[in-house]
Amino acid sequence: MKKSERQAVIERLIMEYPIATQEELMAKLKAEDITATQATISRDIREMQIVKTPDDHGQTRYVIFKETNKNEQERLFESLHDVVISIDRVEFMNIIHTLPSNGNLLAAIIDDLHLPEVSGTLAGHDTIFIISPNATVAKQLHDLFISHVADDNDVAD
Amino acid sequence: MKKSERQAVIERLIMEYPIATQEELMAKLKAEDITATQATISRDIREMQIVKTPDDHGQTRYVIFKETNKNEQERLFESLHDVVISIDRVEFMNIIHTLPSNGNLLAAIIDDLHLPEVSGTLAGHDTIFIISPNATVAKQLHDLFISHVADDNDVAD
DNA sequence: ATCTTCATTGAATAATTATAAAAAACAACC
DNA sequence: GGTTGTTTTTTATAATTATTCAATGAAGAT
Repeated sequence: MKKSERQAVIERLIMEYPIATQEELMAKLKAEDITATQATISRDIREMQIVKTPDDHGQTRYVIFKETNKNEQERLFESLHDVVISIDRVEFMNIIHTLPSNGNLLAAIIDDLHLPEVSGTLAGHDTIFIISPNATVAKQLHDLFISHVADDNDVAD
Repeated sequence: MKKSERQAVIERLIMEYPIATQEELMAKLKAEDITATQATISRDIREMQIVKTPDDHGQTRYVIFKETNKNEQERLFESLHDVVISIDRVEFMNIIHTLPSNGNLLAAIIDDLHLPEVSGTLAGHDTIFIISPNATVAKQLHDLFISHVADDNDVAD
């Protein structure tokens, strides 16, 4: 039995059943003919970034932890870096081109920040309009955003 | 000392320091003149949905857990329920009105699902246009969405 | 004021999880 | 074959966390 196999089964099991303890997980593994001690499972759980969390009704269960522990600004800058193709300013507006299907996602992140430089956004599949209070502020925003776009994206300044 | 006060301090502390055990947290609380036993802290942690997770370098620490453990469809239905004010259909389009600042968020969720009924979305602060391939499909989508909107929201059918 | 109920807490302890140290498994080499 | 180094696992135990039960306190009702 390979470690990776076992971990794949663990992932499936914790998604399928509300498993509350390592002993319980051990039993479920046994039912699939995988033998492992609690100690091994403890290490798997740590490696796989699985955490125990109370679900809706007081019960705790293991779930796979995803990184939602970044702050909003980090998320913005990461997204700018990852999905923005170009940013152009026209007067008091910025027009952002994104990779397909990332327009609304990025706009939601921008909205979330409630920046004073942003009066409103309008987003589609791969384009976002950002309206600023005036052209000066729009330029500031443009400069800020541009500085976080990946160099190898096709950026028009 | 109110429970809510203590929990607010706990939240601040776990964000500020990499706290690995409840004893450690107890000590930090003590330093802020808040006395509580490990039992109490255990209960706080459960209530606040704080989890222990390994961070970048093997160390574990407590962090606040956010629900990323819902599937996309659950997220959609929850959002429809929580933020939608009205949904109207005009020919092959649906127009959704949301609570302020939720337009792009909800649109991002809808985009994520890549529904065949959705050719594209266009979202702003509190409004979303959803374009469907034809009026029939748009009506199906409308019916589906409507059924998940909270009854006490001001729904126009 | 006294009683009742419900929430909160601490002390003690049970339950659970993590880890140290040794053993086993495995691979790559001679 | 044997030897060496590395990874994974177990056993035994330490460390950590959750819970039971009793005590305390707060808010409302009579």
